[in-house]
Amino acid sequence: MSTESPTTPTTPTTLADGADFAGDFGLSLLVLIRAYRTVVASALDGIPQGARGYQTLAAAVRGDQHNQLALAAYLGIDRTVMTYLIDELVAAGLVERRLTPADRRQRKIVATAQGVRTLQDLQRRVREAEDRLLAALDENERQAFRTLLGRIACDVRDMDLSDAPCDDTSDSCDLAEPES
Amino acid sequence: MSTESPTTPTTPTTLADGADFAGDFGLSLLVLIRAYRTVVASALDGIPQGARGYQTLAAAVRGDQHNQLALAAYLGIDRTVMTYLIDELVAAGLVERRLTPADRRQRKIVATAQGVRTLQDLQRRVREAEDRLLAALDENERQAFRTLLGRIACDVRDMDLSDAPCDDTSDSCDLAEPES
DNA sequence: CCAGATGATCTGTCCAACAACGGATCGGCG
DNA sequence: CGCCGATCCGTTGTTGGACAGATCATCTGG
Repeated sequence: MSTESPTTPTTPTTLADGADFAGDFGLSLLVLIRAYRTVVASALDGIPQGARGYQTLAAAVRGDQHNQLALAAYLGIDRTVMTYLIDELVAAGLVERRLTPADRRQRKIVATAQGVRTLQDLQRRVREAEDRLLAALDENERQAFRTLLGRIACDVRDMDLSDAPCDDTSDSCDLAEPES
Repeated sequence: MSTESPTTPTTPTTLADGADFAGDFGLSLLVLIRAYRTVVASALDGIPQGARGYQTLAAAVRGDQHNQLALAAYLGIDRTVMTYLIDELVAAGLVERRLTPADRRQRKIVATAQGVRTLQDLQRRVREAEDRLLAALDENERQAFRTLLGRIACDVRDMDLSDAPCDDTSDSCDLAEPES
């Protein structure tokens, strides 16, 4: 309430949600990611699992994840879900399971030629959708936001599991966290 | 693609998942909000629906939403879910349903005295959790990120529905898109 | 060769979100 | 006054996604 800036004639009576609304970090984050899903959904039409399949395809093209388990951990989804996701991507002809000669238990996920082409087209469309989403910012601000977000995400990724325990000063780096 | 800019020395060797990872806006966003949920979950222990209940309580304290329908639209959740959410908040003694004399169909959600006190305590804890989450940024950057995010969310909120159809110049709404 | 560990898959269960229906109320009309 | 469409709230039923456990194939160490 208050802070009703007279410079913003936002139809005072009609818009009930006139609350500053930007004050809640979590809510803003939720609104943003919700709009992001909606916007990219139109760009990712035909891809099996939407953003999931897109990110999986992108990781497959980069080829930096060794097997399905690492891929699932990287994207933060369950390993049982990854099976069906890969199935659909294979059915769409975008990726293929390749047996690794070193360890025949593992399946390395690699992109097909069509998958690489599709990804390039998708990346362009996703980028356009993102820019539409960030239309409220000018070019410099947009770049700054992307950079800050990337830094936060990269940093958060290291401590994602060690959140509750060490409340303040405890140096307990006991978290072995033997990923993969 | 590629464009491996040598100017970004993002700790080349140490990070096993050395994929720049910050390049994917959607994935960074997902990682951030996932970590946000985890971090605030510890701060919001005991609140019925976690962040949902917190935001609802905050809106009730502000009192800017007239009824449950407006509240649900503001928070972006289904109105059928709002019923249970309010039920639990009432059971916890944080809010109460008040019949509006003007329109007896509507229930105005107002916070109790205990709800106001609880919210103040929660806001402090949530703020601390957020700062832990943004630990990778210094004070200025943190404030800048909050401001940018708030502007984006505020802007996105206006156009949330008018996204898919006519992109910009082409009037060809050829996209039939028979989902499933 | 045997025993334990690891990766991928399959099965069963649980929970949250959505749709549809019914009850209650308001406003307008004859 | 009585009727009727519209709006708000609540309940019920269904569905899709996520998670835990079991199973099979394979690697590693003795």
